[in-house]
Amino acid sequence: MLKTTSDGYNWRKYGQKQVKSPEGSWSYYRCTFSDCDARKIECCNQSNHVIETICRIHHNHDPPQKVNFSKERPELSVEPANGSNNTALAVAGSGLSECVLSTSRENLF
DNA sequence: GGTGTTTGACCGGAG
DNA sequence: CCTCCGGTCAAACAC
Repeated sequence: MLKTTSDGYNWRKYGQKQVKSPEGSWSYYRCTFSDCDARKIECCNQSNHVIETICRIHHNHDPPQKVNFSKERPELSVEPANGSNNTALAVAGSGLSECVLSTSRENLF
C-alpha cells in the first residue's frame, strides 16, 4: 500500500489460483486507478518467487509517481526494451496487448 | 474508517 | 451434454 510496486503503479490483487503444477500459483492484479483498467498476472513458483509477470491490459494513464520519479526506477521500464519487435507492444487499440516479463528468480533465489 | 489482501465459490468457454 | 480450467467477484480480515 501507499508505495508503488515494481511497475510504479498501484496494483490491487483480486484473485489467486493454483494451476498447472502444484508449485505454480497465479496472482491476478488490477490497477487501483479508477480511470485505468490495466491488469497483470504474476506467476509464482513453489517459493512464492515471481518467475513471470504477464501484463494483460496496459495503463491509459501515467504512473502515480509524478514527482521526482526519475531518480528511482531501477531499469525495468514497462516494456521489455530488450525485445526485438516490441513495436507490437504499442498496440493499444489492437485489442490484446500482452507482454511477458520474465524476472530473474535468481535475484531472490 | 478506508483500502488492499486473502480465500472460496461461481461463471463461461473449450474440449 | 458433461467436465475441466481459466478468470472474476464478493465477504471477511488485516493493516
